[in-house]
Amino acid sequence: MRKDELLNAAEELLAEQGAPCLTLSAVAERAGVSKGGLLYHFSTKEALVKGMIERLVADFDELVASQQESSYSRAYLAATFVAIRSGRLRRWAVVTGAAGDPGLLAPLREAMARWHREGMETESDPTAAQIVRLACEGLWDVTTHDPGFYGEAHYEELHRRLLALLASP
Amino acid sequence: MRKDELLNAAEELLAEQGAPCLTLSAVAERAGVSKGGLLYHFSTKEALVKGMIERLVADFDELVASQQESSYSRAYLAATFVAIRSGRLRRWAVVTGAAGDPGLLAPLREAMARWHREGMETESDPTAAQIVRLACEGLWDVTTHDPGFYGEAHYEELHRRLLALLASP
DNA sequence: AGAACTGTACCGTCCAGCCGGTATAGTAAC
DNA sequence: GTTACTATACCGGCTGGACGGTACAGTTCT
Repeated sequence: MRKDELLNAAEELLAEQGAPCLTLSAVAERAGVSKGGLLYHFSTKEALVKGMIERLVADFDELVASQQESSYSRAYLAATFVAIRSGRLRRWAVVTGAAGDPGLLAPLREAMARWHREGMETESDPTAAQIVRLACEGLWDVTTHDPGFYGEAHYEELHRRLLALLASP
Repeated sequence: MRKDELLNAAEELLAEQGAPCLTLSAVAERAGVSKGGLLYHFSTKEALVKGMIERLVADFDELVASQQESSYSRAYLAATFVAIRSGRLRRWAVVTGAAGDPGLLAPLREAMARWHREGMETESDPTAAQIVRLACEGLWDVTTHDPGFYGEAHYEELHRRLLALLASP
């Protein structure tokens, strides 16, 4: 859909140039659309950012759901590594775009709470599961600030050890 | 010093209202200073943000160094919990202020790399140490988005388990 | 015929940075 | 001891430019 292309353009702009450069004209130009065309789909800038946030959450939820793992923690872990290794580090970028507007950030906050609570009651070692999910979050942070910090071998080793944390008593 | 008060005002503004509200006049007003007075100390907005970033990094380094622990990982862990429980969650706020300017973010990136590498060669289980530090980062993330997510008991349990991760072979 | 645009022109607002001016304090000459 | 000078700290108004949003007439696709 055309809306997705517009959201992609906005995301790319955020990731490459940062929040101050996320202007309606810049997004339109990047998507190969006139400003009027952009405003046809997203009638305000707020709507555009809201669209980005919602898609971000929905996409990650979908990615977690598509992992064939025996627990939510395992699926979340696997999804994190898939997303991070894909190189599409939209998370941070998108969030900076919404910074300052608590209303826009709310859906993300809710998603965050969900990601760190879901399936916790069936976990045999909830604290270990929490640590694993926190480490996932930390991985986002580090990778976004410095995409080359971890090598492929590092990722594999980390994934292995985090999985082991979930398995052991 | 007066510069510190100005940086405090800027940080508070970022934390409470978000990056778009970080204007020179707003910072000046909050600090009880005219715009001209603010610009006397920080001649551009960029200098102001740079000042915030540098102080952020320096403060945390100092906090880590002041912890009396037997390894950098332990000190980093302890410092993280102290900082987070203090409620002064400047980290995220400050970073959003610098979003968009890679030059301003560079010092933070370097600090991040340092925080995740320092003392790693003397660690008996480097991967465990890495996981602990990643979990610290994740804790920042979660706590900033939702300050009330973890209770005091949670923090203690998490700290205990993360310490245990560093101890066991 | 209608949906999905394009292109242009325009308005009000906001903000960074600049600049001329002011107050205070130190200091040094005479 | 008062005059002259200098540096520091700060005031507040101004401006030029950019941005979000509106309006609307025309065009292409289906």
